Formats: sequence, structure tokens, C-alpha cells
Amino acid sequence: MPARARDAVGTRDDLLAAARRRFAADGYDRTTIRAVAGDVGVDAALVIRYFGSKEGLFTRAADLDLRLPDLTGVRAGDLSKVLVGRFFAVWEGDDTFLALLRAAATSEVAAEAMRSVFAAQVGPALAAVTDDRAPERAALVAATVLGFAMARYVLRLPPLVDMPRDQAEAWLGPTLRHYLLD
Amino acid sequence: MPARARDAVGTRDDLLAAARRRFAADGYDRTTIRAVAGDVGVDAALVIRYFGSKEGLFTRAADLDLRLPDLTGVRAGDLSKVLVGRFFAVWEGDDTFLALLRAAATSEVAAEAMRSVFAAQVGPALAAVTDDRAPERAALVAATVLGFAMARYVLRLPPLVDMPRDQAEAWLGPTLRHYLLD
DNA sequence: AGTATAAGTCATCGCGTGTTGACACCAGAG
DNA sequence: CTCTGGTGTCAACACGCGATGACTTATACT
Repeated sequence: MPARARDAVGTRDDLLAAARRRFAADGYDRTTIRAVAGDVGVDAALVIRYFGSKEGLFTRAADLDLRLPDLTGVRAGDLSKVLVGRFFAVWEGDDTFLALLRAAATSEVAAEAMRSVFAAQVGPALAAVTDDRAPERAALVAATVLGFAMARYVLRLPPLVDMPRDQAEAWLGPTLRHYLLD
Repeated sequence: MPARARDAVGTRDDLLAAARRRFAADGYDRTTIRAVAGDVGVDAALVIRYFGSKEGLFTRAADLDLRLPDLTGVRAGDLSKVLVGRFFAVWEGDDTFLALLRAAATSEVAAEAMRSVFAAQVGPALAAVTDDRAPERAALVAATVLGFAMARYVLRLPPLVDMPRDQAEAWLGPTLRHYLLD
């Protein structure tokens, strides 16, 4: 691999990381290609070269993989602990989820991306632990998680911003169990 | 009151209604003053005259009153029914709530407006039925409602879009009771 | 050595935006 | 009949945006 190309791969990834940060912090519309390029110290035209358009950049940057584990065989008592742990990792691991969430409020493309994450990842993973009304149950779990994320990271309601992880788990656990098992 | 002035009051209210509709459908950034003015059949400059700026228009349009009833004396069993009923009325009554929610994802001004609705209306109303950790409990209730609204009206997750009101109440009821009373 | 290929820059275009100030219209008051 | 104040229009400005295409640079391959 040529040295310059190695640099380029780095720049590409830097652009994606900067884009995620910007989209997560400012939403889709307020994020400008110029700002993303500026964060990396590169010209805006290069972003277009690499990703074709702003929407192309977003699509690449907001490609979300929840990495949900296989839940078959997980005991009912451990279910919520596993789920809450996983979702915390996704929220605070990088900015992808927040970027998608913020953008989804405004952009139909982002909303569709969210729906496809739900259909491809959340639904199937949760179907393994419920025997009836699986889509409905999965949607309620998603709504719970979305609401908590919205209140904590976007709206920043004080009581939730400061809430430690284990307390969040203690509150959300019974709710998730209710949606999945009752 | 002069006839012309009566017309003007009508125009003002029409502008606010159109702004609510646009902000609710498109979010803050994608809503243009020209579009709002166009919906009413009026020049964009008039909107500025009346509301000073786009932000002024939004502030007036997104002034949200949840009209939560006094909950003291409501039996524990009826609590969730009252709350869910009230929130459905707010979501589907007009576009104010959705406008605020969509905008809050992007705009710090809108997020602050949301926090103040929470602090001035939701918190106090729910404090009447809980004796400890009231702010925390109220925030969890808010997160639940926000998540459901986000999933149903913004993301449009199919299982929730089609869910009838009484079924939503059956699902959300135990969750709200858990957050308020456990 | 020379050429192709990819990285990156630069100037610029077209467009839509929020906002402004000057103007036109029309009702009611003196 | 004139004046005043509010309603509404019009043309325009300044700005920032996404996007384009021509250009420069430097590396790797033949």
C-alpha cells in the first residue's frame, strides 16, 4: 500500500470521526461540510470527493452497529442487566448513536436509518426472548431506550444527567422486563 | 376594535398555527420564514415585523401548556390512566409538542424550553403523588413519554404508530406506576 | 526516467436564507 | 379633509451553504 494512500485512509477515518462528532453535537442541518473538513485540517472539497455529498457523508458516519449479543439462554433476571449495559456502551462509546438520534428528529433519511437499525438488529435480538407480540415488545424497549437517551444526552434533564449507571439500570430493569416478559 | 386590526389578530394567529405545523413537521432549521408566511398567504417580512426574528417566532409558537390536572387525591390505580390520557391529548391536540420535541434535538433554545416545561409543569404536578426522590421520578416519567412520542411520531416505528390508545395505556401504565410509586 | 494515479487545494458558482428599510394602502380621529 | 398608526408588500442585501471543475503535488509502478 502506498504511503500516500495510507495517509489517505487516515484522513478518511478522521473525517468520519469528525463528522460523527459534529452531527452528534449539532444535528444534521447545522453541521457544515466546511466545519468537518476544518476539524481535520483539510479542504471542504475533499469531503465531497470522498463521500459524494453531505448526505453520503452522513450515511457513512452514522452507520450504527449495536453489537447486541445472542440473548437465547440468558436468564430472565440477567436480561435487563445485559441490555442496559449494552446500550450504555453504545451511547457513550462513540458519537454514532447520538448523531443518528439528533439527525433523526429532522431528517427522514436518518429516521429511516433508525428504523432499519430497529428492524435489522433490535427486533431480531429481542425476538429470541419473547414468544408473542415480539415487534410490539421490541418497539417498546426501543422507545424506553430512546426516551432515556433523549432526556439524558439531548435535553439534559438534570436528574438523569447525573444518574449513575447502576441506578439507571435499577430503574430501567423492571420496565424492560415488563415490556419483554409480561 | 378597528376592522383591520381584527384581521391582523387573525393573521397573527394564523402565522403561529402555520409555524407550529412547519416546526412540527420539519424541525427548526428546515422551517423557513418564507414557507410559514406563504402558508398564510402573506409576505415573509411581515413575520419579522410581528415576531422580530425566526427565534422569536419559534418561542411564541412553541409555548407549551400541558394543563396537567391536580393529582393530589387521585387514586394510585387511576394515576397512569389520567397521565396517559393527558399526554395523548397534548400530542395529538395540536402541533406544539411535536414542534418543541423536533426542535429540541437541534436547538439549545428549544431544549431549554423543554427543560423549563419539565421544571415548571411536570415536576411540580408529579411531586404531589410521590414523597421521595420526586425530581428523579418525574424525569423518568418524562423520559418514558418522550421516548414513546419519539418512536411513534418522529421515528414512526410501525408497531407503535398503529398502536391504539388503550393498548398504549395498558403498556405504559405499569411503567409509570413503577417510576412514581416503587 | 517517465507516467499514471490518488491526495489535496483553490477559486468560484448558484442558491436559499434571515433580515432590513422604503414604500403603498386603508381605517379611524381631529 | 388631513393626519396618524397599523397592515402589508416589494426589492434588495449580506451571508453561508453544498457543490463543481481545474489545478498542483507527490508517490508508486513500469
